[in-house]
Amino acid sequence: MSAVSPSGSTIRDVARVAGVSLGTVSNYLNDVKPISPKTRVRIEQAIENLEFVPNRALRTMHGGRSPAIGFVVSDSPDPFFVEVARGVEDVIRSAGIVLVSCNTKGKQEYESSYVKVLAEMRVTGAIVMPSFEHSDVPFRGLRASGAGLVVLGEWDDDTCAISFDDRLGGQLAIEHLIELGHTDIVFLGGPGGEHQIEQRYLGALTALSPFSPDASLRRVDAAGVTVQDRAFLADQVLALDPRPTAIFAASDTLALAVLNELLRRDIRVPGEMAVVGFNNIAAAQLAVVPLTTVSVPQYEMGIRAAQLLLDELRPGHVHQQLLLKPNLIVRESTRSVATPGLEGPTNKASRRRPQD
Amino acid sequence: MSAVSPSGSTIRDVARVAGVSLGTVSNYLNDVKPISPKTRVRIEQAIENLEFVPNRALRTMHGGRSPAIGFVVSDSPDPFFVEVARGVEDVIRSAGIVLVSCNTKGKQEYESSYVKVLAEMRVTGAIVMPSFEHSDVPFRGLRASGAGLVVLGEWDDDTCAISFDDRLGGQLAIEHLIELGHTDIVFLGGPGGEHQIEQRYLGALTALSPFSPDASLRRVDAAGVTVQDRAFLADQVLALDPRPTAIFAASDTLALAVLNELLRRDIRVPGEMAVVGFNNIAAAQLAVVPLTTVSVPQYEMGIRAAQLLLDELRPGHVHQQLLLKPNLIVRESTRSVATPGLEGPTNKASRRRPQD
DNA sequence: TTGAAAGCGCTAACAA
DNA sequence: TTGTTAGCGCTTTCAA
Repeated sequence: MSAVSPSGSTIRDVARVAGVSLGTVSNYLNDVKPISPKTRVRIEQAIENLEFVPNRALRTMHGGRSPAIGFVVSDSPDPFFVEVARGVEDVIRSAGIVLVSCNTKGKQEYESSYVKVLAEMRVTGAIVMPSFEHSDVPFRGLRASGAGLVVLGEWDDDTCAISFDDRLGGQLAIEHLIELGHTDIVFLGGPGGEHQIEQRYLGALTALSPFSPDASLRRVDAAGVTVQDRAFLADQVLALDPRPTAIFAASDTLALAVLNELLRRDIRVPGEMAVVGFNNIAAAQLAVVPLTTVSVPQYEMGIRAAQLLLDELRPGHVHQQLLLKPNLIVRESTRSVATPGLEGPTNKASRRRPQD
Repeated sequence: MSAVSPSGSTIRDVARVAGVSLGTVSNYLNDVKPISPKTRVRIEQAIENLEFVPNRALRTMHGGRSPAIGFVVSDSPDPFFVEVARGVEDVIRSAGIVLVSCNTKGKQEYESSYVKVLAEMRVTGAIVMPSFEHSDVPFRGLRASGAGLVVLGEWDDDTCAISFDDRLGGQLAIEHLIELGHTDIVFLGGPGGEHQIEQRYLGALTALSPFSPDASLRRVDAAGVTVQDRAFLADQVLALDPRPTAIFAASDTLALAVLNELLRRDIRVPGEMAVVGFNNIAAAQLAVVPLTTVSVPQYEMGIRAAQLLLDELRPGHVHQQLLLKPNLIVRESTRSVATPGLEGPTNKASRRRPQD
């Protein structure tokens, strides 16, 4: 078979076939004025026969916007943005708006070029998670094009922004570990989402400072999450002297990788090593030893971001900055519990202690 | 702060400020005719000063397309589409094209409305994974709008289609289990991606038929992948009489959920129960007992689909149907191996046997 | 309720 | 190399 057919018919064709005027068809399409039933039927038949598809893109000419919003984020080891995107989509779907997802892969040049294309497409707006501590220059074009903008992360006051308190998240994780008596803790960082990781690290340090120098936080950074990476990571952690009794990982993916590696080496979790993750991905609670983690309300971030963006288009809109709070979810990887609801009274993998 | 600013300046403004004609600015923007250095500079300054952003959406008027392609898929328990999308994006990025991702959530109405919006946006093309065995009616609009179309899945000959041999995948999995001596096997199906799951099931049956009635394939369907779901699932599997010695799950997420639950119950994998998954997601090899699975070349599917789509736009294009083949990846969840590269000589979780 | 006509921002053909 | 001009498909007055 051959290539796609040429562009098809226009509103003018429809008008001609239906025997009405151009403006009437336009009115019909936009449902903006009453149409007599007879005319309506004739127009609909004409549209049917001609396989006419209105060109929405042209609305942008008369001040309208493309029925799309951009979503510009970077990959990270956790499928963070998937959940956020789901939230965004759930809000905008009812408005007939569609999601343009742009993965910057952490490259600034990708980010700028995506933002540029979005502006030129005249999208309704964009939700951007900047990978860098850069100026707002890349967003100027978006603004100038008339698009709305919501930044995911901290930003200045004349922009809508939704951020998450990564720092507090780090604090909660460490406070939990300290409460359990851990003082030798190792922080697992990298790769991806550098800014967030640093915030989590800073939060961890903050939580530890009242106890220093009695408590210590050492740090190891992962190169990736392959089998080799995690084996190397475990080697590094276990080689630390004195050996830490707890791990705080900057992402669940990382935490689970290490957790599984520890179990493979017959190291008891949490008995010999407690593990805390970050993000509360679905796999966290499904792990062999369910993972204690700091939950990030990803879906809610998506919902809020989309709502803010739609609000930007309304007259009288006032920019808002939201700061969402973390939530510690305690599971077996830090504190063994008897779980009456689950079958299997014994569990060698996690060596349960009596419930406290 | 207040709402977004109005739409900004036009090519006409640029021409006026730069002191050149409208057509010259257009030529500059499209890089279609030589421009004298002096004029170029003046245009660029005008663009800068006015913060002019060309309206790409209007290209669709002169037969052009929106610099976007649609990606219409449904959620499934495995983040299948994330990898496919990555492949697509990697191909189209260099062409300055952007990905519009539409999650149908398995609802036919969402699918049709997304396809409609895409057609009206005059996207360059769309990659669609139909959730249903429906006619091609929903795609008519896309075609009529002049967009390219690549279907992910089996489709008729006058469309580009990329499909994956799910059935063969099911066969490979079962053949592997039979080779290892398993005859009592249970198939784990649902939820999400119903069509693929059935194909995998059929493949499994096919592989088993030479051995029937000596071998049996029973089936259990999961309602979801929560902790409760998987516990219930494990209960069902373990209650089967005679108890199966192997599980073939229709997705890795499902397989890992059950695998972890079995380990929690101190059931040895693969000793007491072998487990095979499907898709080869990243977590499969990172499990406590690395998961044997059927790999689906998701990233490659994305690459191919995007290439086919771009090819559709070229004159003389001929529709193609590709069938990608599965690949069995054997790991410890079916066959214990000593892994010299890994530390930790013993491993209670998987009870290694000597390498065969 | 419908039609006629002007014009949106831009491209493309042609003339200069 | 640049300017002029006629549209592209559609929306939006304004009149009828």
